[in-house]
Amino acid sequence: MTIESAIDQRVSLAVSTVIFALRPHPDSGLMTLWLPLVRRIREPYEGQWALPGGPLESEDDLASSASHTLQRTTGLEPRYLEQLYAFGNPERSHALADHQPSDRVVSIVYWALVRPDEVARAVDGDNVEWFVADDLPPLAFDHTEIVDYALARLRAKITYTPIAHGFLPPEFTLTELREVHEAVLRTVLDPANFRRQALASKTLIPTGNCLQGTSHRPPALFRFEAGPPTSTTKERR
Amino acid sequence: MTIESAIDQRVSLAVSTVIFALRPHPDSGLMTLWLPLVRRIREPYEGQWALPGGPLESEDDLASSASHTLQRTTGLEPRYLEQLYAFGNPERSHALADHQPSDRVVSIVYWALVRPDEVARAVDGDNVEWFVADDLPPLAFDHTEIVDYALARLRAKITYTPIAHGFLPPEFTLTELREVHEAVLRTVLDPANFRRQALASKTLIPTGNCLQGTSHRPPALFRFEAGPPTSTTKERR
DNA sequence: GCAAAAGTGTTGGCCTTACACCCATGG
DNA sequence: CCATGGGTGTAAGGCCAACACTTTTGC
Repeated sequence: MTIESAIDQRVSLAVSTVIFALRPHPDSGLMTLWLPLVRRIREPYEGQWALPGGPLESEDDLASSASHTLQRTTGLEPRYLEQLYAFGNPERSHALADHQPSDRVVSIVYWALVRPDEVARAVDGDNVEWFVADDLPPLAFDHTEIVDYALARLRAKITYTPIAHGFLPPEFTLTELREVHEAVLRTVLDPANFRRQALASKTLIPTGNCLQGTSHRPPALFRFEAGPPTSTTKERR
Repeated sequence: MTIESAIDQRVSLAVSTVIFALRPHPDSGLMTLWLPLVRRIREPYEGQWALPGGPLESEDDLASSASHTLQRTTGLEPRYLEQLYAFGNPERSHALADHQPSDRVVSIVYWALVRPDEVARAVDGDNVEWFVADDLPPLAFDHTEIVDYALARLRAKITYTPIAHGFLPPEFTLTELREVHEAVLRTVLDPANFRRQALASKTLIPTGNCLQGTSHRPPALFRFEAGPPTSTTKERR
């Protein structure tokens, strides 16, 4: 009994995705993380909100499956997509309800970043609604735990990798970049020091253009370094 | 088509584990990372070496399944165990051989640390052999890629989390701790600075005891902080 | 010219690195 | 009393946070 000869009929495999976007908070007006949830139309947890996802189609790559979920839910392509974790606790399907334990689900969860302007243009799927990520209703299954973990990963990772571009258009100012960081981390950052640190990271290239139409000095626009083939992969967690 | 209602008969689920231990390198005698592999006794890749693993048993937690693999392969309990990644590329089963593409396998891979002295005492399973982690034969499936990723994760993580204890007995000297880091990272570290940095991390508690029987000043022994319930979890990747 | 945000300079503190030096023990 | 590694001290350099200051635009 060795390796990959695995066939276990009782375990099914799903792929879910935590999709993040930035929008103003309804109360404070400050930029905040939002995510879309889907209302369940079946037991268990019927009527509750849950992460978008679905069964893994057999020809699909795991990441492609997550992309398709994103497409179905928000009509968008991910600007950034990374595997979060595989959740397989046998109890996770029937935490509250007591129904036959035969339907065990292992979920491979991805997290994704999308741009708010794209979200605004796109059409939400059926039973889809957006929520403030730090103020969610009770979720189905263990999805609260999953979202918390995704939030932690996003907040950790933005401090040491250039993923903020997932929230930004191709060209952006350093102030816009800083505002993304501030929104995600819920902090205020020193503009001067942030600028230096961002430029020192060597991931920004000046486009030469400036943003016009401000009531003050026009800020320079930057792009993210294309670099080696844009690895939306698993490296360097 | 929403959430967890997933049942895809063609996809099967396996759990594999990359098991690390430290032993002297056969040539240089320096401490080096080793890992056990299992020789495949079936097609595809019959006769080749592969990561130990097996199908997910339906009552089992994912991490428990990885533990069982470890038990079967080396007869040991893991000192450290963490999920690495879920590999689900549809091509990964039949990279070389061309056989029916119906048997698709998604592998959830864990990595584990075990102590060399325990390894020495334990009995290896059938068809199990230990190899120098940085000098492996060609492996079955995509297991070479998996091991490379596990190595990268171990080397990254040992620099910012106290996982070195996975290679050490309950009580150890700072020199032993440093030697673990040196072996994993393949570097030489300044003893004085390493000591300060280790003590500054607040994860070490002096036992008051000293190691006797050296031909010089007896070094102090330390334990790792038990701290909040020893989370061998997914936090802080 | 004035407000406002872009962008630069400067300082002080902290952490790391390199390396000198003292300490405790077995032979 | 000497060799060996354990353990401490210290000075130089790099990085980062705080904040003063200059620049460039619209009105």
